[in-house]
Amino acid sequence: MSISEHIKSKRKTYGLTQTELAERSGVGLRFVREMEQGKSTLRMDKVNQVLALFGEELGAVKSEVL
Amino acid sequence: MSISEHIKSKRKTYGLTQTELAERSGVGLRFVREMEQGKSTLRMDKVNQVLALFGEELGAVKSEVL
DNA sequence: GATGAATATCCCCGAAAGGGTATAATTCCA
DNA sequence: TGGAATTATACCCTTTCGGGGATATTCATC
Repeated sequence: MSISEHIKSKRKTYGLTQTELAERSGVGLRFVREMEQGKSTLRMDKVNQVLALFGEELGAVKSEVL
Repeated sequence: MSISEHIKSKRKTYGLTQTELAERSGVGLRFVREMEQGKSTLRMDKVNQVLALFGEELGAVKSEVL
């Protein structure tokens, strides 16, 4: 699962809207949207701010081989 | 292990210099340096370009609890 | 279909990332 | 201990990320 899908899924699990997620993580609403839409040029610190809400962070994982 | 440490470690394992790693991954030399020094505001796509050399990519992982 | 909430798309702009290059500082062998 | 290779720091410049706000568009519920 991609990061964008993962975050979207986590957000729904916690019953949050994009606006709420943005507020709680301290990033902009537009950022949350671009992130969930799979933008690849996001800044790591911002993504980490969001992931921190779920007790997670960015790390290196083995590439998915389809 | 942080991403910066991880990449530095991987690079050494493969016997590459920062310059070689930059050339092979298609990012700038300065980027490689900032990355290995733990800069937190890096762009995900660039980091992924480097990780791809090692068959890895960025993903969400549980936060390290010290 | 109507109403309202949630999400997506577009604009402008300041701040900063990343590239290149040049120059220190460091490391590492011979 | 000297010198080459590697790594770190500093500067300028272009690109673009990310914020905010305004405007669609989609979605759910009645």
